[in-house]
Amino acid sequence: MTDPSAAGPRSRGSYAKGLARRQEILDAAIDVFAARGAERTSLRAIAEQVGVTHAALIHHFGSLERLLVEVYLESARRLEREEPTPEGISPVESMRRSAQRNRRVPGMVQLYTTLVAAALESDRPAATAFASERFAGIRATLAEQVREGQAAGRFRTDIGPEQVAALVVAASDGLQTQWLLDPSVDQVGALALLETLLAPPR
Amino acid sequence: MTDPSAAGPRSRGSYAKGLARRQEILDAAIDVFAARGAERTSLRAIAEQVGVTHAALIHHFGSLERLLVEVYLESARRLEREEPTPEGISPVESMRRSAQRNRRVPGMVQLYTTLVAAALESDRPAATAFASERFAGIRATLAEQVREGQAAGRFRTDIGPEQVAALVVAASDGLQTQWLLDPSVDQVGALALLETLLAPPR
DNA sequence: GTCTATAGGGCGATAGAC
DNA sequence: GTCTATCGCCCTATAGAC
Repeated sequence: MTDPSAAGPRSRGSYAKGLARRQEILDAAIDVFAARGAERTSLRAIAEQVGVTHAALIHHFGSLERLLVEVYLESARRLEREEPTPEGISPVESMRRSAQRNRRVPGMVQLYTTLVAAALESDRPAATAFASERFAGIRATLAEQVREGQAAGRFRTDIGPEQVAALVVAASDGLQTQWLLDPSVDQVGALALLETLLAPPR
Repeated sequence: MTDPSAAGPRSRGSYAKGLARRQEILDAAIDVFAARGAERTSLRAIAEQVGVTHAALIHHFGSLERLLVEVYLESARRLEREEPTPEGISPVESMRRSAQRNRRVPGMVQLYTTLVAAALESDRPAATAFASERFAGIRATLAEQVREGQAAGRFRTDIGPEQVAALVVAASDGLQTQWLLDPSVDQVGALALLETLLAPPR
């Protein structure tokens, strides 16, 4: 995070003008992804659409890897702003909603899958940090929701919140992938099934 | 599948000698992956370790993408041969076993994840075919196991076998990824949890 | 049939001019 | 801050030796 182009706007050694330009480029890059999906996402292809050279992108973001992470994060922030996740819904339901939201932005799910795959390589620090933090964060949020749900009697109490959280995230991501490869896979149904299984026995 | 280097040995217009050579190269390539993981997997890097030119790999496999698919498939066949999956185990248990088996070959899980991510891109026909067929095949197998289990009273009967199959595959793949990024994730525990949830209420 | 040598086009990243 | 120029690497394709 000592590198000027590392992470958030805060960490850059510049002033408002540079940040504005950076945001401008990010906005344009997001439009590119939204319009054409996650393919052909080379620095040069993005730069051409944005109207700069690929070297300018490197200047602002440091590497393609970091640019892709920023694109995903900003895109996710926008979706959350436009269509906030309601309070007090179940973990499965909240994952279902965010999955459905992401699916409306064409390249987003591919980009996400690409980043997670890259995160498993040892020489992709930005992708690794992104995926690790995202998974840890979501699991923490979901686990808390599970605890609340258990206290309120909406979930069986004989199961561990952390395990449920990991399971729900895994199921959501994995079903998304299967559905993309074969739309006949009943993603919503399988998630609904999981929801049922987590309910207290009656 | 009309291309000489397309898929299995059968589809090549050659005789024993060519097939043997192809297999020899494949074996060497697998060793390379097993030894150094899935990174640095360019045609040239593999060719160097195997002791041929990268053009020879193209000759035998057609493209890097197809070579990677073949490496994964052959590697999986070997593991299955060395340590066959027992009969009559539950879907969750069979996924847990194969995951644990794959984990002993260092680059294998990364390679798998890479292939699945590539499969979502529209210009990766080999990866797409691989992933589609693998998911469909596993779902079919698991769904059948679920039906048998339901008949034998080992599973709740109020759930759809196909949905359960998709859910178990998703959970297994997704938990593997989370565990790789953070070994404190209780992969086995979460799968055991799923197993419990699928059992008939008592 | 198998392979080497090589060329073509694209990539990410860097150095340095402006 | 952005550019041009360039480096070294990549995949793919082809020509032709053996």
